[in-house]
Formats: sequence, structure tokens, C-alpha cells
Amino acid sequence: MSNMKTAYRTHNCGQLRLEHAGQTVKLAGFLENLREVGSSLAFAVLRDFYGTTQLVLDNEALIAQIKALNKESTISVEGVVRERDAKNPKQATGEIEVVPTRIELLGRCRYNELPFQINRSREADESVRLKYRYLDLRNPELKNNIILRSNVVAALRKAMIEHGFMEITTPILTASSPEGARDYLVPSRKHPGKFYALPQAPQQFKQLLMASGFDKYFQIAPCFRDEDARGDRSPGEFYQLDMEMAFADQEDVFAVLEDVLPPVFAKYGKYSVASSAPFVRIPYLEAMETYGSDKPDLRIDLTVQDATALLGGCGFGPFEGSTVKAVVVTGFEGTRKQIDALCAEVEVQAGNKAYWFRYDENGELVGGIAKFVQPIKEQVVAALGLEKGCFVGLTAGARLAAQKTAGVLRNKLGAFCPQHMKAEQYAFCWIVDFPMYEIGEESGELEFCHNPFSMPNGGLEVLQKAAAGEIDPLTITAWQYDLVCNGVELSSGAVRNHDPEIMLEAFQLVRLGEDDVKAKFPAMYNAFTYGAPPHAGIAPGVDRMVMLLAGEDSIREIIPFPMNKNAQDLMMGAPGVVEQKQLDELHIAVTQTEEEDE
RNA sequence: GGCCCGGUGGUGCAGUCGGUUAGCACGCCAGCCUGUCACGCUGGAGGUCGACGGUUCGAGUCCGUUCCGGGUCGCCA
Repeated sequence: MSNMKTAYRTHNCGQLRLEHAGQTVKLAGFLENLREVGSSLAFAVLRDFYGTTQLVLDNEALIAQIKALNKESTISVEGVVRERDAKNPKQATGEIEVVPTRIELLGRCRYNELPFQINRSREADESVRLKYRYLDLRNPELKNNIILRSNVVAALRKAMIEHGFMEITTPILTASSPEGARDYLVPSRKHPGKFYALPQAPQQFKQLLMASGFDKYFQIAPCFRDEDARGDRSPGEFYQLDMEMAFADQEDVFAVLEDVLPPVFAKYGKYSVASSAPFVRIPYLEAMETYGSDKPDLRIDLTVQDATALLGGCGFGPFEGSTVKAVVVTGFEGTRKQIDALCAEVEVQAGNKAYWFRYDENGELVGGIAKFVQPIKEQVVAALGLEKGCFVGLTAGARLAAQKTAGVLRNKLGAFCPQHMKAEQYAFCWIVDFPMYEIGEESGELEFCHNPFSMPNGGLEVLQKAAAGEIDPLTITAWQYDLVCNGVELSSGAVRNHDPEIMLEAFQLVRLGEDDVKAKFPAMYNAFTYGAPPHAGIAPGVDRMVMLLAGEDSIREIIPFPMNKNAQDLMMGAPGVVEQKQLDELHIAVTQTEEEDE
């Protein structure tokens, strides 16, 4: 540990041990607690960033002085380190205590009651926590998440540099991009009516760096998207470990992350086991078919089976004319009540019902929709490979809906049955071969499935065949991949389309011409006409990685100063009203309404 | 924007069929306690039950509207 000596202290509150006994020291910190035992003995707990130290006060003047202070005030204490009579093994400094000779108040806490108790802040109402985030962060649990975040970012940075990558910052004020999420716009003072945008990602800049001749780029990059929040998605802004490699393909990108991530996960994670290279690669269509998700949690050993031919005509209404999917769970021990609760959760999350029956210990079909299955019992037992004591969860609907619902059901069943989920690990996989195009739900026409910068598998040739009607464009896959860990999508990446000719062909299939491409992505399109290296990259989300490592379910637990679900910073009061003068300078005419709350 | 859950002293929660003084834990205040460490014991203060309207002799509880928070779907190239 580095020397802690400053004007206010000789040691920190996590530092003193038995070997320091007898020394005169100065400590500084927050007054965490005071326990009086009789009129002339009291114990105080002093806390700083590094830990806590017990103070013993055996002098009535000092007891009176400290009793007059509100907890959480900051104080400086001069005193002598002493071996404790009664040691506390739960405390790092539990072998010693400090007997103060002098206590100095540094920062007075004006309130004897705080908005919440520091060590129980995580139980408090979240909006109160966010408003008083500086108090919430005094809670060691939350503080440790922020420390973890810092350590993880440092480790990732170090690993990337060791792999020959160079960190380069890209603009925060840039141009609005026409595709994708909503932009945050920044009005221009010097150009009335024009706007900057905050980058949704450094996507175009990093590709331009490749066109500029930089070879291996990375950045812990802030990204801004004006989209609604989720438990695992912060509104407004988030960070990515953004990277791009020149003269590289999919396997080259995989190799870097397969080398960089597992050691960081194993070292800093809640679980010490992480997949080793190579990670499992699952084609998108197979993932949807087998796991009912494009972000399967591979810690769960259950899979989804197709039961359309088997049960579509069994007479159960919802199965009629639908795709039917089944998840078979061996050794299932759940009550009727638990099954109902589980199905209800699936319905909430998937927006689609789940059904079930059991093949019990006596070999009878019971419960749920068993009576519909009974007439074809033998076929069902054989086709689904049922053993006695099995639970069969079923979903139905249009193909995609049935798959996705089965995926939700699979996750719920995995969480419910410990024997089917090895939870204590980080299980990575790559989802590969995403479709290049899809039929848009609103337009009913061919659209890009993900981003238009990805290289189609098969290149120019396959696009031309599609244009000529020789193949179905929906069968074209892209060199596009997702990195998934424990059911969480960490990242999307791709081999980029660096060839203007292929780019034009790709856009033509969605009825966009050269003018459109130039208008949408002028810098990149132009840059690529001067010769660009083939390049590929990816951008794992830092926040989601830290969430997984910390074992937190809410992304707000690993962000120092998060906004609420409504994209408001309750502590700073953002977004807020501004001076009329500022609006005038920015050529903005709006009527601002003052919020009614304080 | 749709759907689900929630809103009760500072914090977290309970509150039965609509019925007397709205309970509990933690925190806070006071007193007691010479080895506590989630200190303990005794006592005390602190609530227009999110807001508005309705039903009723009577509403924390039932109904309607609305606000706020969280989750989820849409959305997130």
C-alpha cells in the first residue's frame, strides 16, 4: 500500500495492525457509529475509503465532544494504537483500536437523520438513493462495485495494449447518423438551425481510422442513445470496449476477445470460472431453434425441441396451426403452484402463454394439458425422449413467437432447477451467421437486419445473385456476430463492408442508390473509394460486463452516477431549464416549463 | 405508448370482512450500562396512509381519475 501520510493522517482506516501497537497515529474519516458503554467508556467507528477502525474513548471530555457530532461527520483523530482486549475477527483492523488524545471536526454533518441509513442504502427507494448518490456511494457495497468497475476497465485497457491495440479518442460532438437509435442533438450556436449529435457509437470513426492506416484501435468509448431504459440498459449513455482491426477477419477478432476477456472475468468476477478459447460458436438460426434465443445462457443444459408435427393436431386449441416447441426437464420436482407461477412469469416476460404436462413417476401423463396428449402418449414419450419424472413445458404460436417463448421458459426452468444449471461460472458463446436482411414488420419490404456496414457472406457475387432473383436475399448471412455470456448480450460486431462496390450492391437490395449511400455515410463511403483495408471489430459493453462480474441485476448498481428509468439525473437536476439568453444564442424558440417539485 | 407490480412516520415493511387510539423492525432523541463491535436495557418524539374525486353512518382498506417509482413489451442499425 502506498504511503497514506497527508496533512490529515498518517495512516488510513483499513491499515493498522497489531504491529502498529504503541505508535501515535492520525486518522481521518467519517464517523460511522458510536456505542456508549457506561458513562466513561465509548467505542466509535471511523470509516474512510480503505476501511474502518475502532476508536476507544475513555475520557468524558472526548466522549462529550464526539456525542455532540452527528454521524457521518468527517473528523481527524490523533491517538495511540493499542492491542484490543476483545478482538474482532470480522474486521480487518479488528486486532487493534486507537485511543484518541485529540479529535478535530473537519466537516460537520448537519443532519442527525439521513435520507437512508448508509449501510442499508440499497434497501431504500431508488429515486432517493439517486438523489443522494453521494451518500449512497458511502455504502461499501456500492463503493466496491465502482472500485470493481475501475479495476476491470484498467485490466481491459492493459490487456488491449498488450495485444498491440492503441487507444484513440474520437469526437463526442459529431454528425447525426440516419440509422439506428435516436440521437441526442446539440444545437449549434454558430450555425443557426443546425445540430451536432452525440455519437451512438464511434462506429464510423473507427472504420475511418482503419481507412487512415491505423491497424489496431480500441477505446473505452462513451456512447449516447436516446432510447428507453431497461434493468440492464442505462438510458442516455453507456460505455463500450470499442475495438477494430485492419486486415483482419472474424476469427482474428474472436481470438483477441477469447484471450482478453476470460482472465479478466476469472479474476474480477463473482465466479472464478470462465470459458476458455475457443468459445462455442452457434449460428443464429440454430440458436433460435435450440435455445429459443439469440443470447442463450449456456449454463443451462436444457434445450428446445420442435413438437409441431407431434402436437399440432392433438386437439388442444392454441396448438392448432401453430408452431409448437417443447422443453423437457428430467427429474423435475415442482409443485402445481410453482409451475403456475413459472408459467405466469413466462407469460409476463414473453407476452405469450406457456403450457405443460408431466410424465410422472408411474409413467402417467398428468397435469396441465395432459388429457390432450393422452391419446398419443406412446408417440410423445418416444419423440420427446421422456423419462419418468419429466416435466414438459410447451409453447405455441407463430414460429418466432413459439421459439422466443420457449427461450424464456427455458431460462425460467433453468433458474428453477439447480441440477440443470451450473450457475457459478461465466459461459461465453459467439452467435454467428446473422441474416443480412429481413422483411420489415412495418414496411413489409426487405430491410437490413442489423447494420448496413457488415460484409455479406459470399460478397458481391451473392448480392448479385439475389438482385437477379437467383437466390432469396433472406438466405444471405452477414459476417456479423454477437458475444453472449450467461444469457447476456455483451456485444455485436462484424467484418465490415470495406468495398464501395459491394456496399452499393448491398444497399440496392433495399432500394437505396449511390446518392442515398453518399448522403447517409459520406465520410465512410468516400474514404473507402481511396482504398481501404478489410477490417473487423466489436464493442463489448463495459457496463454489462461489470454487471455480470459484480453479480448485479440492475445496471444502476455499477454506474457511479446513473440516471433514473426516465432518463433524469435526480441529483443534478438534468435535464433542466436554461437561461433564455442561452436559448437565444442557440436560435431555439421554446417555452420552458418549470417542474413543480422543489 | 401497452401491460404488470408498488406508493403507509427518516428508511424498510405489516395492516384480516370497510369499524375504536394505524402496528413492527431499523434510525432519531433522552436516561441507564466499563469491553462494545448489527452493543444492550428503559422511556419518548415522529403519520394529512402519493394526489384528487366518488361510494358509505364510517375508507389506509372498495370504485374512478391522476401523479410518481420499478419491471416488462415496443424501441435499442
